[in-house]
Amino acid sequence: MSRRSGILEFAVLGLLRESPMHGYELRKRLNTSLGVFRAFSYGTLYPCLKTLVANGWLIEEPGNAPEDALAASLAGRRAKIVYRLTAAGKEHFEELLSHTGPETWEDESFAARFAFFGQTERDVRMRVLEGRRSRLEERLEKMRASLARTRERLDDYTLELQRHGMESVEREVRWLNELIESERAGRDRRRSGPSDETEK
Amino acid sequence: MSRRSGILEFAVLGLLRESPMHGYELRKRLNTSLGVFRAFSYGTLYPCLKTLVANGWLIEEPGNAPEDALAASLAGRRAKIVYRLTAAGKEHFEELLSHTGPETWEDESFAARFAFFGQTERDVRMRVLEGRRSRLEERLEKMRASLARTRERLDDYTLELQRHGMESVEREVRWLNELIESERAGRDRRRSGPSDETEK
DNA sequence: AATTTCATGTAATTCGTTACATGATTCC
DNA sequence: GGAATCATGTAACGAATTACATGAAATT
Repeated sequence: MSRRSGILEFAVLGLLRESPMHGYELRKRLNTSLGVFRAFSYGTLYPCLKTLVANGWLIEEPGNAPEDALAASLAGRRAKIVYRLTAAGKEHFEELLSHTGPETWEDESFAARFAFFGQTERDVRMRVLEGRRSRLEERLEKMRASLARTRERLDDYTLELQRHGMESVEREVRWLNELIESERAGRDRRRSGPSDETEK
Repeated sequence: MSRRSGILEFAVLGLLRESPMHGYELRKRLNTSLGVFRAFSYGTLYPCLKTLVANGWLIEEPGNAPEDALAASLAGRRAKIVYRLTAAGKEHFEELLSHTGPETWEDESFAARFAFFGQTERDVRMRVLEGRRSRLEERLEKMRASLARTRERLDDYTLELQRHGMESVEREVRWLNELIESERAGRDRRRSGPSDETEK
C-alpha cells in the first residue's frame, strides 16, 4: 500500500546508492548535481524518506559525529539522521533500474532515468533511449497533424509558439539519435576517461 | 474564496473570448490549437467551468440545437452546455492579460500568456518577454555555478544531461531575443498579413 | 445492431506545496 | 550576541488525475 512518488523515490534510492546522506543534503543534490530535476520541498522529501524506511529500503543512522546520538538520547533532542540504503533497498533500486516500460519515456521520468545511466545496463539504456525517441516522434506527429488542421485559423503568435515547440522536440530527437548512435558504436560513457584514441 | 488553477482559468477565459464553446470542444482546443499546452482532464475542466460560472464570468447556454434544451427540460435529461463569456468575465480576463508579475515568467504560465499575445497590448508583451528572458538567465546562472562546483564528481551521462539542459535554455533565450528584437522593431504580429515590403 | 466519438459529470486518490514550528551550528 | 545556514518535521491545503458512471449522436 501507500504509493509514493515514482520519481522522487527513484532518485533518492539512486543517490543513496552512491553514498549515505541526510535529508537536507539529499535535497540539494536533487536540485543541483542531478541538475535538470525539479526541486522537491522538505514537506515532500521527509515523509518520503519515512515511507522508504518503513519499506525496509533505507535505515536511519546517527550523524557521523557520535556526540549527536549521545546528546540526543540524553536530552531527548533531535540529531542529524543519515540514511543508508539496505540490501533490500539496493535490490529494489536494481529492479527499478531495469524497468523499460512506457512510464520511463515521460519527460521527468526520462530525465531521472538518464541521470542514473551510469548505473544502468547497456541494453536497458538502449531501450529507454529508443522508447523516449518514439514517444517524441508520436508527439511530433500529433503536433504536425493538428497544425495542418488549424494553421489558417491561428494568429502569428500562436503559430510561432507551435513552431518553436516543434523545433524543440525535433532537437531532442536529434540529440537522442546521437546518443543512440554512440551507444551502438559501443562507447560506454560509464567510465570516465575517454578511450584515448576515439577522441581527437 | 476558492482559488482555481491560474493557467486553466486563464486559458478557458481566453478561448471563450474568441467564441462560445462547450466543455468537450474547449478541452480539445486546450490540447491542439493552443498546442504546446498540457492536456487537462475532464475531472479538472468541468469543475473549473462550474466555479467560473459561480463567479459570474461565464454563463451556461443551451446547445445550438433548440431541441436540446426542450427535450432536456421535458425529460429531465442533460443537454449540451455552451459556455459564453459575460461582460464581467471579459473584464476579468482583460485584467489577467495586463498582469506582468513574476508568475508570468514560469514555464507553463508563460506559454499560456504567449498563446494569447494576439489579444495582448504591446507594452505588456514586452514586459512578459523580458521577464521570461531574465528568469531564464537566472536559471542559466545557477546551472553554470552548480556545474562548476560539481563537474569533476559527475559521470559522463549526468554531464551530458546537464549540457543538453543548458543548451535548451540558451536556445530559448536566443528565441526570446529575436522576439524582443522583432517587437522593438515595431512588427506587430497581431495582424495577419505581412506588411508587404519588409518580407522578401 | 454495434462501435466509436461526442458529451457531462463525481468521488477517491495522488502528488506535491506552503506555512508553520523547532532547534542546532557556523560565521561575523 | 545576532544572523545566516543547516537540519528536521507536521498540518492544511491545492491542483490535477484516474476511475467510475451515464448517456446521446454519428458512423459502419
